[in-house]
Amino acid sequence: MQDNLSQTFAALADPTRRAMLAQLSKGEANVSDLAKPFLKKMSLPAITRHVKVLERAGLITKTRDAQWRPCKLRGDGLRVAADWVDQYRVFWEESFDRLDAYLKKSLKDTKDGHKK
Amino acid sequence: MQDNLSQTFAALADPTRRAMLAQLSKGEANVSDLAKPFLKKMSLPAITRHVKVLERAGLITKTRDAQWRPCKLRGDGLRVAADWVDQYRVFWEESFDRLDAYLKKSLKDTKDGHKK
DNA sequence: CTTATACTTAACTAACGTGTTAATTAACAC
DNA sequence: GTGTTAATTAACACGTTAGTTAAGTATAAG
Repeated sequence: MQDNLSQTFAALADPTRRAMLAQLSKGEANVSDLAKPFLKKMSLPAITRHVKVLERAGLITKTRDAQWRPCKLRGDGLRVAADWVDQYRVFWEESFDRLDAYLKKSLKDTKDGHKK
Repeated sequence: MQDNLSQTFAALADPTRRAMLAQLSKGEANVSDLAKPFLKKMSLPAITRHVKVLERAGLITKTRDAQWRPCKLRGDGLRVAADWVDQYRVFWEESFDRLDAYLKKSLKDTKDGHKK
């Protein structure tokens, strides 16, 4: 089996599953609730599988209530992914840093210029 | 073909590819440089594929220099993933919020208690 | 006890991902 | 030209993923 991070990213690499997380971010939902937006596109067993992928990746928890299976977004599930990605934040903020550095430098140059 | 976000997450769902990004975060590298840590585990064509996955996901750029193919981490590539994940930040910071709320409440209760 | 609802499991298929080896292209060096 | 280095492409194998339909389980409701 794969490491947790790979499992998490793999679970996120599917629009259906991301939509399910989006729905769960608005509150608890049963499997059939999660299925509803997709039943024209795919069958219930397909939904069951998607839910299981999210569960195994630690992104949701599924409990029991009579014949229903209420699912909840798991707060810390996305954290490993977020933490990994955050390591690279500097690389997409780099251009701003450069702009920032440029602005500071040119401001300083201007001041120096005026001083002299 | 898949949407960009799915492609990005799928590209990240592999430890080899994540290691390549880690290496590229320390500076530009040719395909053979990227291959080096893995040549005991897999062949060069396998590396070529991984590099292509990263490229197609927009996570790196590959250029030409004679017979070498220098690769660079693409700053904004991870941004789509980071932005998506950040939507959910509140859910893993929730527990802190709750702690925060609890502390505020108990502080207030204590004060009220003393008042009465 | 029967039926309905909610969901899962089983069995199967098609597509995809990831690896292999062998052959190929491209640029350089002699 | 010949040979070497760097990387890719082709053809194939194999496991995994994602979907299907049909059957099964479990709880509730009449």
